[in-house]
Amino acid sequence: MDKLSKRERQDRIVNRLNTTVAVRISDLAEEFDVTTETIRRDLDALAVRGLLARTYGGAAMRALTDEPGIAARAQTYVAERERIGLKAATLVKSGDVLIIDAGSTTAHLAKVLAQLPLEFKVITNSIGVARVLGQSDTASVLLCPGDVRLTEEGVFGAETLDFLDRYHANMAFIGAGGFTAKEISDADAAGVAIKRKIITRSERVYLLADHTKAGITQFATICPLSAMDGLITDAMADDGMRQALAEAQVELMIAEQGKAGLAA
Amino acid sequence: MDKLSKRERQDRIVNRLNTTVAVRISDLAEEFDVTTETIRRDLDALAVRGLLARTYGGAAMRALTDEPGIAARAQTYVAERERIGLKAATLVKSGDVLIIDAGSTTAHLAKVLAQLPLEFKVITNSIGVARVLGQSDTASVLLCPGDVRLTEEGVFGAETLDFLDRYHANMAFIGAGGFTAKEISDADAAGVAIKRKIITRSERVYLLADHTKAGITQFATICPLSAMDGLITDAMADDGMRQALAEAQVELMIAEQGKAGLAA
DNA sequence: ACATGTTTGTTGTAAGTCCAACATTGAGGC
DNA sequence: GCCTCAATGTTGGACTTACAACAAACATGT
Repeated sequence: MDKLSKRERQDRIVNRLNTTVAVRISDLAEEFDVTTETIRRDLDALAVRGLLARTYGGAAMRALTDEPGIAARAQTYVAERERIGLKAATLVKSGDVLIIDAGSTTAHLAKVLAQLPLEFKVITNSIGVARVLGQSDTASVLLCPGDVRLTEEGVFGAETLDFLDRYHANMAFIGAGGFTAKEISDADAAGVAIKRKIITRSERVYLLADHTKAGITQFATICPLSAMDGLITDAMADDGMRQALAEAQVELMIAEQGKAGLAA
Repeated sequence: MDKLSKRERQDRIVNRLNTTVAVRISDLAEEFDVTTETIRRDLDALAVRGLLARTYGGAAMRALTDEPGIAARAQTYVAERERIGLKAATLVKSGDVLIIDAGSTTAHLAKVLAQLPLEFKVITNSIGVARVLGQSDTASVLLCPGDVRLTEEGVFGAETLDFLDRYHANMAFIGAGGFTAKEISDADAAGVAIKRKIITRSERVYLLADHTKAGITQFATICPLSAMDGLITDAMADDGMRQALAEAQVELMIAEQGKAGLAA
């Protein structure tokens, strides 16, 4: 058995981390019949390229959220999104039927909900939300069909829209690329179609959006702001927006720092 | 700042691994202001419960596929499954429409397919397969709706069956818990229902099963062996089985070691 | 107060890892 | 052949972790 090339060896290491959570330098060295130093150099090189995460003595697979598209966004304003997720979770009670949109903010909500002992049903087009809430023993999750788009970690398209038409929820949580006193919008047409459908299929709809989304208008309009029943955000300085929300009868919920909605 | 209870500490560690790929014992010890030994004991306890994976010097988040019961099996015969996946992938060509079942063996097939520059459509009820193939630029993936069951990394139930009824494929790949000269079977009733449906919706059906599945009968019957067009496995010693396959006109494909179907 | 069991800390030894500096090997290019 | 560069191996010392056995602290029920 000839020794593998550097390229081949590194490919196999990355490949292995698709199935294994973590690898150890000493094991790899033995398996490939090279020195631990060589493996160490491989791991360091791969880590720089972001293909894996170094650990003491080995390496671990990269994070699930490390998908190309989402990576950058997911890393920014994480704390804000977590607070928003916590706040939103306080609205949910046992017996509810929820629709949860695909998006990085809604993913945080799912994480919180998965740890609560509430019995509720969730309909979602987000693969991430489905995975996270699937871990809950008390919640049941119904995943929509559709064309898989990994950049958004969800399914989209005609099948998804058709499917949603056949269900009804009493509460929905959606995300958006931007919102103004007038309307909510997003940059992704396929995603907007889903959001619009979700709104029609739910009694109440809540918008989850951090403060950076305020005042932003993107090219695809989702709906007028008044179509929302509530806005959950992390900060709201603009008095004009406050008034617009009040006039549109949209409840404003601010997830303030240190004031988590649920006891830790 | 009071010291946290064992319970709280362990909760936080698990929680952290939802956002971080790996943690280090020394860091945790410092952060929680306890000894490394305490953290080590925490990690070992959590690892036994399957909530994380130990690494040298710390822990990593558990794999998506690492469900309690499956963990042991999933680690063994990985090489065999990879070979089977490679072999199966040689059957696929551009323009094909595939249905791929949920299962650990089919997941390997998906991994191989994702790296080929073929243009094909895939319909699947496996969240894992959808994620993996979603990374391909050339393949398009249609995910089935259904109730999410994370133990199998897929969706199941009436919605899934209904959905499959509306599609037609020219090739399908399914897994099974066991197969004999007579029939194919599995331990999971919901999964069997899906497999049966897949068989009716595809022109050709291939069974992917490693050699440990041979001669095993589980409680839920999927179909007679003759319903398959091909069996892809890694070893086949039994002459009786060979003959049965020939009589049933099931093509036997053996993925032998070192004879990968595709160049590495 | 007492006994009991759990949790955590302490300690010492063995083993593993990290890092840097330097030696060796191997594949092209001239 | 010779040179050069990249890849790998080697080595030694500093640091880190693993493991096991035992001690101390803490909670809990009687």
